[in-house]
Amino acid sequence: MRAVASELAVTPMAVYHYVDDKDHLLRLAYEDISSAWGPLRLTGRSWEDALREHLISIWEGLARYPGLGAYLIERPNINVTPEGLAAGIQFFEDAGFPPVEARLAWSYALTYIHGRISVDAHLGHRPEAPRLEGLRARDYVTFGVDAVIAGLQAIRTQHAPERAGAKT
Amino acid sequence: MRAVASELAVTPMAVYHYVDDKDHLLRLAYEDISSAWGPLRLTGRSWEDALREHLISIWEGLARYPGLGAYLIERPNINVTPEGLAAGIQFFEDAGFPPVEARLAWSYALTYIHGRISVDAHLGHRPEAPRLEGLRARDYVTFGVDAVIAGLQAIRTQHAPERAGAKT
DNA sequence: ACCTGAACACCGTTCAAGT
DNA sequence: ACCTGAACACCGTTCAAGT
Repeated sequence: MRAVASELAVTPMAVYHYVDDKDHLLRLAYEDISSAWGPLRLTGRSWEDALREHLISIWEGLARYPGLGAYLIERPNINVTPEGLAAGIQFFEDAGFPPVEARLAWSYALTYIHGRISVDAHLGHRPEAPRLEGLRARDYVTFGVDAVIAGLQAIRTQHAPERAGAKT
Repeated sequence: MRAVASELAVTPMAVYHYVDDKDHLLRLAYEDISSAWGPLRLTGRSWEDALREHLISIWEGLARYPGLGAYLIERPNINVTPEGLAAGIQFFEDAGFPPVEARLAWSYALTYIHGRISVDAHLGHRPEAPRLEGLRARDYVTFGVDAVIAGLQAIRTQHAPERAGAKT
């Protein structure tokens, strides 16, 4: 709050005229960037492609606000609105997951990407800044999102005996 | 610090006689519980079983110190010692991953489990406390760890053409 | 060695007041 | 409507001092 105020060359209390408290301010910041990606939806593309794009969008959006990702993981309620949660579960049900697995799958995907964002935020890395062995932050996310998708594919296959509708 | 002191019915400054600062105290707490799980090693068992046990151990250990997991994700340097990092990479190389993928795989597994711990910490959940639809915190981790492993299996298979040594 | 007391620099935030 | 000033309750921490 005080940092924001001094950035605006204003008294700390001036900020409170526009915003209820720190939480409110961060919620606004999140709402601003989260409008960049829509709700997760299965439109035409494979669920794998839709999920990949969605997760990468979240990561790219939050990577632009260093520290916000770290803050969000402390407030799981901000980014997981009831509608967002329902949309994610619906997405995985549409993709062929049973209801319980759909919820677990959505939680899994979000948990991973938020963990990644939080780690990146605290390591202070820009997406393309090189790290150990020349690996960039983006390489870690790309690998991670691929692994998330591959893992969910495997789990989905266990529950959906065959792509075509097998009776049992 | 002040909370610790009052818990011990002592002045805040008394704590500083035993500990350099807050960071030091938390590092000690982490060292205490991390001794419960050894370094990740491939001894006899399949890498899948070894990894599963390791990740679950981390989760169970940190779940007993609510808030510590949330704090650790802010300090990626505490829990990822050079030795721990090297051991993890070695583990995945032993499991048949190429060097770069081994590093990415290890980072991936740790990122997921820390994300999970952090979310659990902030939701204030005990491992067996029931959540939405009767799912317990443990169900989320079990699903997640299975998904992590399944994802890594798929990636490993891409790089290791067949279990038996194919020349190409 | 072990602990206290006063104080400092930093937060987020309330309350009353100014224009 | 927009902003300031003084103040409060809370941190982690330093410094000097007590036994």
